[in-house]
Amino acid sequence: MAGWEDIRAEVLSRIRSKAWPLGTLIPGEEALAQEFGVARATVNRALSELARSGVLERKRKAGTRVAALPVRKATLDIPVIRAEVEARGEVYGLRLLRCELDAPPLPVQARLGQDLGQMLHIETLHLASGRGFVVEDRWLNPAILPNPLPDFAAISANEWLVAHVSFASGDISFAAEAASPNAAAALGIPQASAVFVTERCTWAPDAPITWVRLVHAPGYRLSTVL
Amino acid sequence: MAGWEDIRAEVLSRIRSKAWPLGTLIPGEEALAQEFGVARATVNRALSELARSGVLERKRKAGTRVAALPVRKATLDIPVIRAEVEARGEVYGLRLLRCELDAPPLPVQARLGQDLGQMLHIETLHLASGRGFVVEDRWLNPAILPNPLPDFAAISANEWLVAHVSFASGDISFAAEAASPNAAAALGIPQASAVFVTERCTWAPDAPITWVRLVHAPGYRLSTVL
DNA sequence: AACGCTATTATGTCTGCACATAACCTAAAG
DNA sequence: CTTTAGGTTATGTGCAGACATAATAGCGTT
Repeated sequence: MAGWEDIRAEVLSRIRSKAWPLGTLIPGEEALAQEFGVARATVNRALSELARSGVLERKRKAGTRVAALPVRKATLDIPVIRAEVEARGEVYGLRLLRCELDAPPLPVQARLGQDLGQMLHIETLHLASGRGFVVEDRWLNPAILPNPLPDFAAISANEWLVAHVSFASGDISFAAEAASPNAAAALGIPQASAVFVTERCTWAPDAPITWVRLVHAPGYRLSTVL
Repeated sequence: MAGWEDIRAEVLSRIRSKAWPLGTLIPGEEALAQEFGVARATVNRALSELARSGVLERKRKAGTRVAALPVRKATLDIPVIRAEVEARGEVYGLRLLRCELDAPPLPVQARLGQDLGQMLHIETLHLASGRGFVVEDRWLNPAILPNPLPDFAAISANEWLVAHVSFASGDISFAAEAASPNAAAALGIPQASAVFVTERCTWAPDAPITWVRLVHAPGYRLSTVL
């Protein structure tokens, strides 16, 4: 009758009702298992899940306690841009603005952690129903690319990468900035408009793959449920 | 010998090496368990974990397949502002700019899904080592507040809420905007600077709790690892 | 050919047991 | 008094077996 989701719900409600105040040490798995009449593994599943979402903190031997300063964790989906545009019911388009070998600027070298010499510099304008949606400024490690190059005017570098290059790790960050003249022109917006900027950096196990900066058209929102 | 993390790693490497290309149906849990010499539960744990991170898609009876268009999932930590400031090694400060009952503007009513009549309107300036860090514009459901009111000049509404009000669900969104004259003045920045804006909306199981809008000082970045 | 029911099947979850591991606590050694 | 070595204990993970559930595929009926 009682599944791990029921246990999770019950534990959550005890926390919310302050039966177990913030910072409290809650009973051990064995005790809860007995109380709820389920196996310890079931309690473990429920508590682990709550720990993952930041509501509980668990330590071996120390036991489980209600997180004192709950850091809520939200999950963001990072879709391929084409999927994002199509999810809005718009028609996706793509315009390749630049694709050439060049030496990356210092900040990019720094983020990638090493100087690879020349890298492939790609600038792409992504369109939603013909209107500018995102300007993509990307530096690619040429060592990971096949010869001849994929046709980045037909498939975005992003999509080509997820399909063909193994991925190990990376980071992503978001910020608000004033649109550069370059980006503003591509998107057809006034210079220095406030734009939402995504920067992403990914590494294969051994070498950097790519650094990319996405400048979103005004009005873009990144949202998720808590 | 082989734990679920090993299984996960092995599966991941098969996907990355294209032994199991995107979209492929991979062998069932039973088969994999036999191949790796572990229990089915262990394989299940590994595959479930990969499904959670968006690498695999699983359906009962249909089996498990490699996600065709991998939607990477990143988890964001949403800390309390004081913790965020202190994590930067700065001194947290708080200035209450406004705290009064008022009728919320229509957009706020709309986001909360109902008209509660008068709500408590709080404006707070959060400081990091004396400099403006975030301007908080918050509307609170007065029904959830005690009488007398907490001292929001001493503890931020945010922190008071996580400590005293049960939380059920909510959503959060991020955008770039031009700073309003009001916010710009509070933060001491030029009008219409590009600022990073967080909007959050939370509900208790039965009633709305609060709507809040955080305007971050320029230079703010939200980042996480993938 | 179209429809609906049933059998099959892969995943989801639970149980009960066991051992592994981390971390706190205490007590002995320096 | 400080440090180190065990012992203790709660969580983490593993195993084997079972039943539950969802979704497909195939069958038979209309």
